[in-house]
Amino acid sequence: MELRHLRYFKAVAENGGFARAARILRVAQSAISGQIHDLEEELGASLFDRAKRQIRLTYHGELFLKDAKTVLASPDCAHSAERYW
Amino acid sequence: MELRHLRYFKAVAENGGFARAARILRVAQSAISGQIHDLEEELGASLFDRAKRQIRLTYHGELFLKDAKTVLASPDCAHSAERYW
DNA sequence: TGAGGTTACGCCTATCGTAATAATG
DNA sequence: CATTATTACGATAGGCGTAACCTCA
Repeated sequence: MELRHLRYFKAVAENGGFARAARILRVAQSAISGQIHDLEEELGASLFDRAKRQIRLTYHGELFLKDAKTVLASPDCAHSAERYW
Repeated sequence: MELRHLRYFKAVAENGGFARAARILRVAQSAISGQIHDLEEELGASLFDRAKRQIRLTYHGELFLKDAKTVLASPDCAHSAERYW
């Protein structure tokens, strides 16, 4: 698992879809799809409910989103003006 | 920046050298050296003092180590038995 | 001279974009 | 028919190991 997985996952979760996340991150939909797939495989759990047209976070997805946000926001960079990432 | 950079950096810092970190992580020294180099370049600051034979954390290195540890320890995984990474 | 860090180089995997496909409203 | 997610596929980039080099006890 790498930070890229968390960034992509967070973008999808917060924007309600792969397509919108892809536009915002300026990558292809397929890149998002692949990374989310790998992430779900590594975690051994589905993160999104793909039944309907609009995806929804699963229970595991909700929990993992909290952790992802925590990680991505971790360093408050008291010693550095700009964010690390 | 990816989690790999943080893992390598933490290993070097906590084991007092690139060689020992490489042995523990089971990668080549050159892999460690390259990733630390990239990390320092991205941060725009040296993380280690290489003047003497044994390396030492710089001021920025000390600060960044705290952040790295925070990130790597972030998810307490209340909902999952095993660690994410 | 042996151990540690850096650099050069080639391999190999993984990520990416394009494009085609299926499904949904 | 427009939008969205998945999949196949080829190209590219990046991480890794090997090996050579330099430095220091």
